[in-house]
Amino acid sequence: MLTQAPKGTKDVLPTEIYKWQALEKMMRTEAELAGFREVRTPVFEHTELFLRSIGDTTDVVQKEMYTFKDKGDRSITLKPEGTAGAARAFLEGRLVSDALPCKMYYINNPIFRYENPQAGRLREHHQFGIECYGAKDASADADVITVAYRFFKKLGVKNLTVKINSIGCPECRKAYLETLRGFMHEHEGKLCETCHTRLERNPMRILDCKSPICQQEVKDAPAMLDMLCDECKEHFECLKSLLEELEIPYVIDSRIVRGLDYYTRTVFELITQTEKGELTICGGGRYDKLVEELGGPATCAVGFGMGIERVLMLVEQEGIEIPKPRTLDVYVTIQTPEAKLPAFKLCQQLREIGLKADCDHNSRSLKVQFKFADKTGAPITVVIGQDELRNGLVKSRDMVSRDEELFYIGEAAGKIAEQLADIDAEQCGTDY
RNA sequence: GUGGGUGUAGUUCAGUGGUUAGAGCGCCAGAUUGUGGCUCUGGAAAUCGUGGGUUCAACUCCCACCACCCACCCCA
Repeated sequence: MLTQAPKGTKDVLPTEIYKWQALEKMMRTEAELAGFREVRTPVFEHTELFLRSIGDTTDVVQKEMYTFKDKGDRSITLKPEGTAGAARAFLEGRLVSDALPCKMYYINNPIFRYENPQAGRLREHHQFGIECYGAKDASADADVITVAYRFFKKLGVKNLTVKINSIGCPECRKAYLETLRGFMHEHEGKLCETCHTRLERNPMRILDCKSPICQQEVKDAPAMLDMLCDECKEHFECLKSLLEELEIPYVIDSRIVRGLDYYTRTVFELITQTEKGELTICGGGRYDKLVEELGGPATCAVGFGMGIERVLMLVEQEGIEIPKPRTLDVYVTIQTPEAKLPAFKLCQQLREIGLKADCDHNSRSLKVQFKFADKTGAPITVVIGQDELRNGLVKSRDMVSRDEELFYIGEAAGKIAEQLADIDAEQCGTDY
């Protein structure tokens, strides 16, 4: 128990962290190239925020939230998604009165859902997401999609598809829901139990029921896309033509409705094919009514969220190589106790000029120190022994070529830096 | 929340009722008294997931719980 992380959580150990850091760097780059700036919001929020924004009939709210009373008797919930907190911060920080659109991204944002863990589905996971407030044109939707698309392209993901759909605005959806309920009532007898409960509350969810019987029944159901009002239709057409112009491959999938209530008009998912079938790696859409719902002025918005663990899973599956940075540039070994201080000082000097350096801290045999140096991957190992000390020198060994050079201890740091630069230049040379 | 599978050294796995539970890799040490990767030799390391039960005897059979994997649900 003491040595076991709670169910559905995972440590990222130092041996793995470079993958996260590399992905985060790419995500930041893409977001910032499109003018998004980072926002950081608390891990927990007032429960009402999520009831209001996500919708109290959704599965997320009904059974997946980490909700508890704090010592001040406030109902608190750990973020089950990233948008609500960002929207709250947008309002509370008065960004709504600044020049719009306001473009923000969040990264390494912990998200909590109480559900049964599985590959690519944890109780705590981390999201990268972007949010664009106050931009109504379909180009904003396309803009958001391109950030995700470019990220995956650069990462080297193949078989990338964008699925898009429009679920209309509250006005045209109202008429659609009536028509859909009428249709479902005709087929009520054959629908599964879950779908019966969905019928009144949220009939659109029946459309993506996984039961084959329901799928059969629903085949000829009226589609939202056929009943969009003129404005929504125009918006969707505009998004499609923009994606075509940008040569982003998309398919229309009227079954994407997404699980959260706040979506309006555009909903989309980025999908990739894996051995085990389709994997959703990014999901998002437009939520023009969210800010209003939270008590702010009518402000349209569009964004996406992507799970970093899931991206990482994809990286493994596709065999995408993420270069592993070396832990140390230089390791300094110590042969006698008198060498300890000069070695330690040399490390400090090396760090001063920007080299990753460390020295022995266990006074073990030189052989063991070399073994350790080898494991750190340091291209240079420095030896300070009796002979060197006597002459005020240090010996610097290229771990690949095994060439050794002697430097005066006073100028060793600079010389070692030059030696390292030569080694790196040589390795680059052989690569091409 | 529902159903299926799994749980033995740090790790990957052998071991299905009978002495002191094994191996590869990893770790530590030596061969190599100032030098890593290869080789050889030795060593440490397991309350056999946890708790209960059946039995003369349980890692092995039964039950419960916990965790992991898979599927459903839902999603990222």
